[in-house]
Amino acid sequence: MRQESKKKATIYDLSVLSGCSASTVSAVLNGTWQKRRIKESTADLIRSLAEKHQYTANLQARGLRSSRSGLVGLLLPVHDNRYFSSMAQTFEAHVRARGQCPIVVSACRDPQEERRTVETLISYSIDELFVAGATDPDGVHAVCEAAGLKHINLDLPGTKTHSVISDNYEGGRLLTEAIIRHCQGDRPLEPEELYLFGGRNDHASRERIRGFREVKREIFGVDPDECIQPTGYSPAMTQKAFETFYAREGHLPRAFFINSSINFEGLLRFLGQHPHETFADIVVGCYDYDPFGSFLPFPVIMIRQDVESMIAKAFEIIDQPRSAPQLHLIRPELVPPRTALMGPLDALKDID
Amino acid sequence: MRQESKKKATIYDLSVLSGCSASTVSAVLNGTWQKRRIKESTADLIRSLAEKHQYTANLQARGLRSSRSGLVGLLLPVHDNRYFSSMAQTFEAHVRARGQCPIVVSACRDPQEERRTVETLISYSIDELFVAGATDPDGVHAVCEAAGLKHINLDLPGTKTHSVISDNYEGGRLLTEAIIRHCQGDRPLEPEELYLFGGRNDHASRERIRGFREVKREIFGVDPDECIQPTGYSPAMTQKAFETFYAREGHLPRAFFINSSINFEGLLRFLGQHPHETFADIVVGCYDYDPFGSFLPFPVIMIRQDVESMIAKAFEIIDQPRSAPQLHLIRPELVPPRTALMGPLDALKDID
DNA sequence: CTTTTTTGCACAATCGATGGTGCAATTAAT
DNA sequence: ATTAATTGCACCATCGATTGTGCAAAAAAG
Repeated sequence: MRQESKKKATIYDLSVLSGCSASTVSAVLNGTWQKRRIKESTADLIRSLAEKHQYTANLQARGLRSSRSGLVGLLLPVHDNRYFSSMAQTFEAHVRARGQCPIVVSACRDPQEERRTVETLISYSIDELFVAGATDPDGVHAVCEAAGLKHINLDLPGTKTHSVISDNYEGGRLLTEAIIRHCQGDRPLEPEELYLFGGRNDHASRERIRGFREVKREIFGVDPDECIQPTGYSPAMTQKAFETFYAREGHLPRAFFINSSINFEGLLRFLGQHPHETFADIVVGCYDYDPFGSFLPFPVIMIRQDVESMIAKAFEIIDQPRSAPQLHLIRPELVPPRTALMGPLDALKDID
Repeated sequence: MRQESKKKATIYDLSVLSGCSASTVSAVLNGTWQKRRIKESTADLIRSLAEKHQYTANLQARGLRSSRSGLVGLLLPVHDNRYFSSMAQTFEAHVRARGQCPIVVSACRDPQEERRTVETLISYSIDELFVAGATDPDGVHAVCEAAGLKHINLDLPGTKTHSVISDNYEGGRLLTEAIIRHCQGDRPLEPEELYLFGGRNDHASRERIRGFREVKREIFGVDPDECIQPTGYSPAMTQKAFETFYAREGHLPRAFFINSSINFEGLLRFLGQHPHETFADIVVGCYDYDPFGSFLPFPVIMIRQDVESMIAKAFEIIDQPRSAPQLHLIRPELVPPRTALMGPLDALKDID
């Protein structure tokens, strides 16, 4: 029973065992040994010792010395949501493919928490940071900038560095048109029968709302203000908005555009409180895709943001030399009701 | 315009600025200064300089010296699933409350990737590791053990260290009974009309299947083998199982137990390919809770695993001195159809 | 058999923070 | 006015890896 365990082997241990210096061991194990003209046989010896003693480098020490860590961060607003969790999933695959270590953290949509978290990540010398859906991207930027950390915005844009986001305006238009089209079969839709719920005063919401209103105006000629209910990004507030509407009108709007799957959960809470008939013939458009949401008992048209392309684009940009901040729009996809799309999980092999 | 930026301030910088030694600066900034009998006024001076120059400690250096990092890891099989993403969300809140930094990584249910990932985390001297749903918990254990890293299993148990998991047997029973009960109103259910889909040969699946079979045997007296279809944890395989059944029988089973929300997505894919009538009167039980899943157009009874309690229990255990491995079962909750429960996101304040 | 070149590696400084030890200056005790 | 006790802090080794530099020994050139 070999018994050096409990303490990890270091290059110094291997240096003693091999009779070489620590720098030689280091060079062999990190691949720079050819440059240092180390004999193949020495390298072999050291490698076999490393294997035998289960050596793995202390990455904190390496990071301290080289001020790079091999860590790549993704800052999310929340985990518990299919949009962001699929972003995390896709992100991890990309980072792994580059031989780095992904680390995913959420900051609860709290600007202060965002900055604090990023500072912590910086203290670990992460190499790059992807900032997704930040409430205050420019605040995060300032922190990154001060530390010379490469970073990029996702989902919500900032003004100080590149941003890769959904084409929310176009998506908003697509979704609104699809909702209206879907209602054609029945009695023609009136402008005040089409509402929008959810979202806050951020770029994504503003653009989606702009798309929504423009399409309404183009089709109906009018676009009543009271049809816009930006209830933030919480299920509870959204539910309240539905309850209020229902209490006043005795029914739900005939059709509505829901700003995100999180707001959609607010609708579910409402539905859970009311009999089935209350929503027998609503039509819903949701700006986000959730496979289960797509199969609800009323027509649900969804927008799937193209996470794969967004992440791919972001990596492409972050690898390039720094340039003037730009907004990169990725076209989202309209998903008709009752559609189960493949997702990042399908890339995983399932062994038994 | 102050211009020392681009390089982060270190204790040495502050040491020069303050005229004190680096060790004094260090002591002041990490709170051990009283023990070192440093004058209040010196401490104040240093703190103000630190503030002014935006000093933040280099955590790699600190970690290297003290071989602790303040990082707590959560290893997930996948991100993109409400069960695991809510686990991540809850985990983060707990870790933050302890003043540490949560880091969440997924390993794609690949035993080798699991070990590799854990080794990487260990190289960063993480302080504790939560291993959720690992395919090979004991393999992970070996790696942790060798490095003297405290760890605990979640969701799927290992034999070498404590495990906090759902009471899958009890949950399986609960869900099976509920499915059968739900069918009572109509023509009585026959034993061969109740199937189970999904899951692989792991502890959770085995226990759920055991509960399922025992209840069937208790109620029907029989429990046909062909009603058990453990199709792994992929949507694609599960879909295929449904297709096969449907091709053979011309309809879906009248009622079925689906082993996880991931498998449930396989059912969605099937449904997307077939007309509505195909599943007009099925009854589904799913071992996992997804708010959208709960509102599908057929009755969906779900099991919500009590993630909050699991995480809380796990933290409680990991803080205690090491003891003989034990299995801690957390009772899951039965969720009737059309129920929108609150989740970890509700703890977040939504500012606008 | 020298001189030059190449090969193969060791040495030591460094990254930033920590904590044990020791010592001068101040204060208290006698 | 001494001696003893306390205060306040500096010094230095250390964590584990990286990297520029330098120097012997071996090989090649002359």
